[in-house]
Amino acid sequence: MPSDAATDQRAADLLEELNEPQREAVTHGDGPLLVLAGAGSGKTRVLTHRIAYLIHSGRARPGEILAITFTNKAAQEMRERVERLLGRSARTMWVSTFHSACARILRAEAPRLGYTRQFTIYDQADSRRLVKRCLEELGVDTKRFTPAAVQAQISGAKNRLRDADAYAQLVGGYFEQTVAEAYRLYERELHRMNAMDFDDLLVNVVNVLQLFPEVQGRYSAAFRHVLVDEYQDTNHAQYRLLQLIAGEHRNLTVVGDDAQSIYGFRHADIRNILDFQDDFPDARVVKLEQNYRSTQTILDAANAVIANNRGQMHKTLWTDRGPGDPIVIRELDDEHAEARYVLGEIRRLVDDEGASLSEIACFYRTNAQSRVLEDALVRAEIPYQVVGGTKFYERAEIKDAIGYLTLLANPADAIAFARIANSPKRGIGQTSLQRVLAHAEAAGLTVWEAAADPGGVPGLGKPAIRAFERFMSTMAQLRERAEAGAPIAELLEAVLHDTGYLEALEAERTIEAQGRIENLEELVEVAREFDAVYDGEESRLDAFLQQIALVSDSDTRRDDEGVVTLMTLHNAKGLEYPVVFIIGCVEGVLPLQRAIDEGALEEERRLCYVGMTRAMRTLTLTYARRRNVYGSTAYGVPSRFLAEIPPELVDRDEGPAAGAGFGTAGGYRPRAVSSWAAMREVASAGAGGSGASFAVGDDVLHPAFGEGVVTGVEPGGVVTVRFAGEAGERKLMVDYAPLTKR
DNA sequence: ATCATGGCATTTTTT
DNA sequence: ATGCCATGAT
Repeated sequence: MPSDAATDQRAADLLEELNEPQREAVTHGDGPLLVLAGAGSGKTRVLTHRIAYLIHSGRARPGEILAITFTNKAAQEMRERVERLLGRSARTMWVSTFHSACARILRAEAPRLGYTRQFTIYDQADSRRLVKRCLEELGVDTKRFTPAAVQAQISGAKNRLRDADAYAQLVGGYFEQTVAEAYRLYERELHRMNAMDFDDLLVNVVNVLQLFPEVQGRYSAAFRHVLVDEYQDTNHAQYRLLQLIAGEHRNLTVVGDDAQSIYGFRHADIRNILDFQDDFPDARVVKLEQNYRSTQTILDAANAVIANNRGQMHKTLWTDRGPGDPIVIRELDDEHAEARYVLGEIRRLVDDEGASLSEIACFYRTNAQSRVLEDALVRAEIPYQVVGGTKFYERAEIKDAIGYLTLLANPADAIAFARIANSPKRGIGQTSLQRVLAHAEAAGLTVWEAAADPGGVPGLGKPAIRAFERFMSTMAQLRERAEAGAPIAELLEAVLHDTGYLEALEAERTIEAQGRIENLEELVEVAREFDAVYDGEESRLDAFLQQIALVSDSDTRRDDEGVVTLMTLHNAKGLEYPVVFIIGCVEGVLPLQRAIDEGALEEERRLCYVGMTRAMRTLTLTYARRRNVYGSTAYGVPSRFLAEIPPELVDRDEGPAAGAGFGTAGGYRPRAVSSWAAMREVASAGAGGSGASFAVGDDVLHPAFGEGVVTGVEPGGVVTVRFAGEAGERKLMVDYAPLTKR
């Protein structure tokens, strides 16, 4: 990047919008950097600006940047924000999740490890099915040793970079011995099927980098600057991966918050962030403690709660926004009263205070808790969305459809084969299927080869042979189309039609089946979109499957549709809402009993902290004295976390809403009205306080999009602008968009 | 091979 | 209470 005047100006603008510690982090030159970013302290802004700074200052070209996040959504958002700062040159940057970066590397390097480039990626369910099959093959009682538990052990071992041999060396009891055997078999099976589970993506990249120094040299030279978001959630394999890529040039920036580490149960290793300074004694450490999201009261409460954890990196969040409203804590009779209370408050906020439903979120510890709430909302006809729960790509019909495509791409994939062989029913039962699978293994054939020649499978009956012949002849035709490079949407439609899958669903004539058909149509749409943008030279099908394996539908979640949002506390991380309710603040639920038993109380506290710090304006915590647990009644003790909030910050007033239920005007508080109005002002000014403030109706000017008018203002500094020209309607971040008022 | 009934467990889950 | 899985009947 040459330093013409315009570029210098942009570089200066870049820093203009930052506070002192943010600027320090952004302008840090080469060498290790640890950014301890408290909740709502603008860490994404720091990351995006730092990337822009590295490029503006000539320290890196866009292609030399590797920026890693944990979710596709975060990656996408970061890419958009960086593109807004840098323009199209940002396109060559790697901004992706650990897993997709690894998948991309392995698409190039997997042959070195004995896989083909068409390797299948198994999700957790696929992997569990394979674990189960391995256990059965070993004659293990899957009631005593559940596939889930064994899978968790194997996954834990992989995340610590222990292969089956290393694991076997460490085993103690009988269970672990069994796991060791299962692990070994599981690995062999995966490899035989040319498949990797999620953990393998990381492990195999580590392997390839360790085994082939020239490969390591290539990637570590290619990524001159590596930046990692949510560093507190990395596991050991990811840690090692970063060492291998960034260990030499040491241009590693990690951003995280130990107080928000909530994925320990998935082997995230909080030590990675706590020990960063031991790994890099010369690391620059920057703390971001100024919060741009919440009121001081909310921050004080959250700070007080998290202060009860030991061994953390001390941070104290503060804001210059003023105290705001007290934290509301309400005790209700049972979970139904709890739901009615939340409902009443939602109505009050919307009817009396002009809040929009999209500004309201309700969090809970476990998915099951959403049910009562949903019932209440449905009855009240308040639109809502539940984030998480059953996912699109986990639905049976979607997995089936993808299973077909997978088998077309990877004829060795026995898991895919087993999934679809008799779906729809075509007379291939458990027994026949097992015979084919066993024969394939014994004869060293792929399942495809074994099934294509059913006459050669010992013990197969006449009707079964006929069934396989018919099935495989259909599949062979489909495969020809796939290999000819047919568009995925077309291929998928052919699959659904030719295999009789759609026909079988249509024959059911149930509402449920209709829903499935609609889901499949949606998948075809996804494929169509993929076809439209795919321009790679590699196999379309391989690329499509790889992409689909690593996305979840929460990535496509829309969050501003005029609906209330319901989700678990885990799903809430990284989000913010003006109004937050956390229900079920009861001992045993939050903190969860099982977590307490496992010694994970501090993680529960962090979870609570994450939930509290999502709230911008109003935070309400509720619990029920009585609740139903699997049919019987349990009596609740208020969560210990409630007691950790300083009483002077709390409104425990038993308002009329506590027992009265539906939308009584009795809960009306004039104080809240004014503070609400004040909040909207702040929100429209943008999270960074850049000074620019926009209101609906303002005429604005954008250097690229031209003239426009503001049609919407959202919290978080997002404005919607309708432009006069080609640009149409766009959402822009006030902080980043070069938008001026006319 | 497929359908129906009973038994058992029942966290969170970015990938 | 509910949903998933295994076992037995057709």
